[in-house]
Amino acid sequence: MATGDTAPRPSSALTRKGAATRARLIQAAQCVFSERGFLQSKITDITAAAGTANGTFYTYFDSKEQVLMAIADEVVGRFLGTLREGRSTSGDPAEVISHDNHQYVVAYRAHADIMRVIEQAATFNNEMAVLRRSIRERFVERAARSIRTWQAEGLCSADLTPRIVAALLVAMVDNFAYNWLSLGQPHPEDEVVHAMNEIWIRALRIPKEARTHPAQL
Amino acid sequence: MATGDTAPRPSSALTRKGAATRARLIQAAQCVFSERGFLQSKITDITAAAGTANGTFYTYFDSKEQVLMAIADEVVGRFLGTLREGRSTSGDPAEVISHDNHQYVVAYRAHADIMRVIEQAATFNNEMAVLRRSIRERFVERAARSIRTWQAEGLCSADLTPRIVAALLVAMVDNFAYNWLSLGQPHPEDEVVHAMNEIWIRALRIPKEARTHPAQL
Amino acid sequence: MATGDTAPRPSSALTRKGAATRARLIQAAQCVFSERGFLQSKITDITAAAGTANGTFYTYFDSKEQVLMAIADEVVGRFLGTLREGRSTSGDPAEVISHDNHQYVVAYRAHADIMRVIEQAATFNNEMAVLRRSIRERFVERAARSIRTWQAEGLCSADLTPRIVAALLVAMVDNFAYNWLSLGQPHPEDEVVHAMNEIWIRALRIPKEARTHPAQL
Amino acid sequence: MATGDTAPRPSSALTRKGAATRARLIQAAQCVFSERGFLQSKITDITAAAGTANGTFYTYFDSKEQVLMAIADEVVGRFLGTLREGRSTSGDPAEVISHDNHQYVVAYRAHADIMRVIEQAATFNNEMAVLRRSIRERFVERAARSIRTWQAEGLCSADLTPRIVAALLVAMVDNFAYNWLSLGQPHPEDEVVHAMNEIWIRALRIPKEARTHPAQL
DNA sequence: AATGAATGAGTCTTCATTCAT
DNA sequence: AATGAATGAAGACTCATTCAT
Repeated sequence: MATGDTAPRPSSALTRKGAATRARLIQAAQCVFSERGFLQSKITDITAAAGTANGTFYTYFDSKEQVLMAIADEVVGRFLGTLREGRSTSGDPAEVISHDNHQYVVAYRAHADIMRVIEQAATFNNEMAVLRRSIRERFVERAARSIRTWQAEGLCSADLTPRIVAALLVAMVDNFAYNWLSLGQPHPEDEVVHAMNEIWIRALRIPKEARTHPAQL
Repeated sequence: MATGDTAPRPSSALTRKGAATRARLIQAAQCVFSERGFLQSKITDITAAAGTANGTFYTYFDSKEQVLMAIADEVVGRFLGTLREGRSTSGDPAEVISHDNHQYVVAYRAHADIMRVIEQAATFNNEMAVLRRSIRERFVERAARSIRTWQAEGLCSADLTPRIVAALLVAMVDNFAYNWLSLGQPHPEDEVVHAMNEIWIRALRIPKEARTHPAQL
Repeated sequence: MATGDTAPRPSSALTRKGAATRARLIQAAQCVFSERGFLQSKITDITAAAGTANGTFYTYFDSKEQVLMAIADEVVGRFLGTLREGRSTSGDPAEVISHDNHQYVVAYRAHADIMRVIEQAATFNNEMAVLRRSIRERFVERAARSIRTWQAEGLCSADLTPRIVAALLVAMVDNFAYNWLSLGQPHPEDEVVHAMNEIWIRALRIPKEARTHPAQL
Repeated sequence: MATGDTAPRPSSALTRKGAATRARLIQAAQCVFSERGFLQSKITDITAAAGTANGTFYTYFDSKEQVLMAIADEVVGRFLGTLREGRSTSGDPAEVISHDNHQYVVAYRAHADIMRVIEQAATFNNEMAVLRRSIRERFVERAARSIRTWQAEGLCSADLTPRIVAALLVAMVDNFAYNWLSLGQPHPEDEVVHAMNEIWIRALRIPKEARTHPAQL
């Protein structure tokens, strides 16, 4: 799951105390980053928030970038975890879409602050850009796979390239979530999720009636 | 058009020479920003590229942010101009959508580099965030207006809130363009634009046959 | 003459004022280094001594090492200049030796403080080690050349390899000067220089009587 | 022999285990110092090499300087020991000189790496400078004593001050050895040692024939 | 207007040394 | 004795911005 090297600096395993301090620093960094953004955060802000001395930061991380990678890796893991947990078991495409979009919004909301930080860091840090891209790629991949299956089974229109529709629809969901949840643009949740679902369903021409049964598209 | 205060520092009008120097600085800044991003660019990079002395920068701009605002304003103006020029005169929704999406892609591609810079600056500079939001807002507004009209005329489905579908579809187009054209993810243009159009058309349930004539949606 | 790259950071030529500031910084660095050694000197010590702001240092130099290189290059130049100026015109080996040793001591004394600094820096900085070695190498080379000539002309013993005797005798003079003049070990100048000369003369078996005339060695 | 305070920190005697740990640390420090020099060596490099925890270092030493003093004391002891062991019993000055020079080279070669470290530390640490000076002083003293004896016995020229010739000749041997063996400048051993001996012998005008018997100098 | 030197606040980063366990 | 986490003083370096000419 992890993309960056999040291993602690000391090569030996951490003691219980060390692990606790490291965790405190990560926690503090997450707070500080969320509050003022990555760029505006100083190492001393983090150590102050963690209640450690300045230099302690460097016992566990090489740089601000590295601690963000550690956080991001963890967040991505939790994010994906949230999605997996709530995986729809139904084979009904409309239900799958509705379910996934809802889960996506729920998961995003839980990490909206740190996603904003990752988004910022991705604009100037290559490692972070790679991570950011990989998150999205994962969703595109998954959506494309579903679409390919549905097309094969005649459950949806087959006239659009799966990879491309998937990329477009994921861009929509992901970026809308960013503007809405990370940047705080107000939108009514119910309507938004409904519209999202409908756009997916219509784009893929998933038939309304008896969606688990093939229809003439 | 302008969002930030882009007036030159001296309140008096610029001499011809002064205007030329200012233009050279803007030009240079745009190059430098495009190449290494806003954060990585130093004032001296800009003045070196413009062939002026270090301090000359401050004869025309108050800060690095301000020169970016000047550039961004100009770019936004050209961006919107490009779209307006190519405005579809047809009333056929499908044609309008197809036309607008194509124009959008063309316009975005022309400013992809600087859009990446604006995107970066928007993550930490409020003025830039406001500008960035305003660009998108303009498109959402316009799309929502079209949709509202089409709905009123029975040219498209009326079951989704215009503002929300518009926001979602614009998020899709805008963010996909960013990833594709600003960040360089490869995609086949024809297919992408086709899929984009189809998603809009299907999302809005614009009937294929006789699109200028109302149909039962 | 110069070994390191002592060009000022700004690629353009310095203005009169800039050159003055740079000179002041070099002057100050030389004082500070001489007083407390290279390692114990902080950049702020130098700028304080030069009466400039902290950052001004970096307008002219990249690092403490670089300013030392600039100083060292200059010192080496002056050092070699001093020796050249006072070059013995006589062909008499004893006279040449006596003259050169005297000049060497005079030149060394003039730069004893900075030589101590160079000696220190050469123990951990490779560039400086190279410079330090190159100074000595120059003297060894010169001495070896003289010896070779004298041997060919029968003016001195030919049973020792010129390069090796030269290296040994230069090590003696150079290192004794370091201990005496740089580290401050007290020695009576007259006696020391006399003994130095005698050791060279005897080592090379230069005949006392009629030294410009070949003798049976 | 010891110059610095090399007593272990706890005043009580060391346990067997403690002594072993201390020895391991000294051994490790010597390796690390030799490899990267005193300044570039971190305490953690030493403890890592010794296979102990960071803090253990301070159970046995007060500082990085102190462990070097301990090493230097030991090295100086071994150095002098090597020389003493191989002491020439002959009274023949030429033989004594040749023997001593050879022994000196052998002894120096055995400690060339750590001598380089001591040389470095002596440039900024007073204790180390004192130690370094004391080593040389010992040799100068010894050489001066021999010379004085030989002069008194008519075995060598009496026109140069023993202390001064000794200081010069020791500077030659010592510094040449440093450049050759510590800094790695290549030289052919046989020729070098031969030339060294000859310089001493000629400088002191030790007669070739029947050197144990007084001659007219 | 233009120049380019001067400024100095702001941060990062290192690592010898201490300390609680 | 040993451990290894914690400390924090110390100093380097950057670069947007100001200023004297």
